[in-house]
Amino acid sequence: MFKALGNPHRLSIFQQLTECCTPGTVCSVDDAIRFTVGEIGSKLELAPSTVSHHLKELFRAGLIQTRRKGKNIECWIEPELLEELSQFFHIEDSNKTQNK
Amino acid sequence: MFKALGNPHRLSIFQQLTECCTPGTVCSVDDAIRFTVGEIGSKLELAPSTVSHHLKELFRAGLIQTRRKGKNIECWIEPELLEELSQFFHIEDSNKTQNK
DNA sequence: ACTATAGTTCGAAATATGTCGAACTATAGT
DNA sequence: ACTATAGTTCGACATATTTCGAACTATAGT
Repeated sequence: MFKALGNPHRLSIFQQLTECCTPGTVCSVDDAIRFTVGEIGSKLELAPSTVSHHLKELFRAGLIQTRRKGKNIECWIEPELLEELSQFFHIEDSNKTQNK
Repeated sequence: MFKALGNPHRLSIFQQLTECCTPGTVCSVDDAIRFTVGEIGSKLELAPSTVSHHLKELFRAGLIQTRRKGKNIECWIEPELLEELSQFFHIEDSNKTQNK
């Protein structure tokens, strides 16, 4: 999970995805805003194979979702996940208040 | 930052530290609960030199604080940091609501 | 001053990661 | 069916990370 975000390129991809999505909506549902492997690649100046690899890592970590739409692969983040991640640090915080 | 948490051992150290501190209080202020290099090392079965290295990484990432107390090194997490980390994902979330 | 304990620094070695290009698969349009 | 475009998979290679032990520094107690 954090291992996946540990890589600067992957963190960048993740952040870009958080910025392009309205909550409750999938990033690439309307064709206006969507992220493809190629787009990410040109932004970060990475070979498509490398982007593909990073995307797979992010997916395996449960951080992003992907879907094929024609020739493109769309990717997005579930809003629930952001909530979860946010809570990850909050839980520790409230644990402390309650238990000690 | 996330790179530091990306390593399983460092994440474990970090989580242990979040659990031993009352908010607003430094982990090792009272002698009852404190974390030393040796303690962390025996829990994770790592050589002291390795723990020392990980602690340095966590410190450089701004995730923990350290202080010498006699022969021991105490380490703790600032509650503000947990708040910040939690916000990191929340900010993205509210950005989306507001901007798009 | 000496000793014991706690931690750090410094190589060195094994392992993991990030990256690419080449060859491949999938899809869309002709 | 052919072609072009988008992405994936598979080595291979360079680089980074993790880990340790040995030698060192710091502190506390005698």
